Amino acid sequence: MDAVQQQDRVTAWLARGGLRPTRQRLTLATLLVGDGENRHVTAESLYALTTGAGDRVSLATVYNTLRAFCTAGLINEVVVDGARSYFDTRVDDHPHFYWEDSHTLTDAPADEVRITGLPDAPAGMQVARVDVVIRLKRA
Amino acid sequence: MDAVQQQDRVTAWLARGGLRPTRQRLTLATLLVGDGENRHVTAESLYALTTGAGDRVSLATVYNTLRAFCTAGLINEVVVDGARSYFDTRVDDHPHFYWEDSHTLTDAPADEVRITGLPDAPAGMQVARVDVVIRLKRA
DNA sequence: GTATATGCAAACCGTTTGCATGGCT
DNA sequence: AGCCATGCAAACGGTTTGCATATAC
Repeated sequence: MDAVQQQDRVTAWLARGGLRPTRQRLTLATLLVGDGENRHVTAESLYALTTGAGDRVSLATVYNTLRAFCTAGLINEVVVDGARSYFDTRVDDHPHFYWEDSHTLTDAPADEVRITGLPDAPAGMQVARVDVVIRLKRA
Repeated sequence: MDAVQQQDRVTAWLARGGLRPTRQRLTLATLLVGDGENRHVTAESLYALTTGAGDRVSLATVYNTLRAFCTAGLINEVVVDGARSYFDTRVDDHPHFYWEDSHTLTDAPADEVRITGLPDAPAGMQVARVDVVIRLKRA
């Protein structure tokens, strides 16, 4: 992975959301999308990554920045656990596995999943998103 | 609605969960399943119903009792909003409408909804539930 | 009589916010 | 220069818990 190329990607990603490339945002964005892989994080898990990487970002800023990324449409919030918020770097509508024993969120292999016969949105409403969460427990 | 019949239904419902029919539980259970309709509540909304009905139940007991009903398999928790917990008197797997502007949860007309091609559960795991939440916003 | 349920208030925990400082353009 | 981001600590809101009392069996 070319570091310059990575930085370009991350900066472009921030710019797409109209967000200034500050040190903290670059740190967080690099951890999120630096390698182009999809990632699922909580505020705490992302915070742990920053301290592990040696780049200091306050927890409050992690929270605020995740919210800013979300508002900018750069990431998506996924509600699977009342206790904490999960964020997904993939912004399109796709199904998730939620591993209840480890509180982990991953993409489900979506190729074959199809939801048919969705009811029409009630009058005056539109479908904002269809969340599909496959909850997994130990067999 | 015959009051005696209703009380029998509610008592039987509690017994099915192995729960003693205390005054508070009868009050809450009657509000939940007294008329046989499906219902979607939060702790706060159910608490509001009790005070409206004149039967005093403390908020903590509403929380604890909802959790007890849930553990007993009498109701289901549905996670749609990080801020509060919703409970559904229908315990089978079925899709929901979540009305984002009013923070309301309802059953979606499920007759035609079909999810096909669900991936197999990963090794050592089994599918506990498949949550389908159709998020609605004002058109 | 014994185990369990209830109520209150305090603890809890993830998240947000007010405010002063610092950085980007 | 001006606006916006950051960090800290304090506030917040929904939920849970410790403990004393009351109730079901």
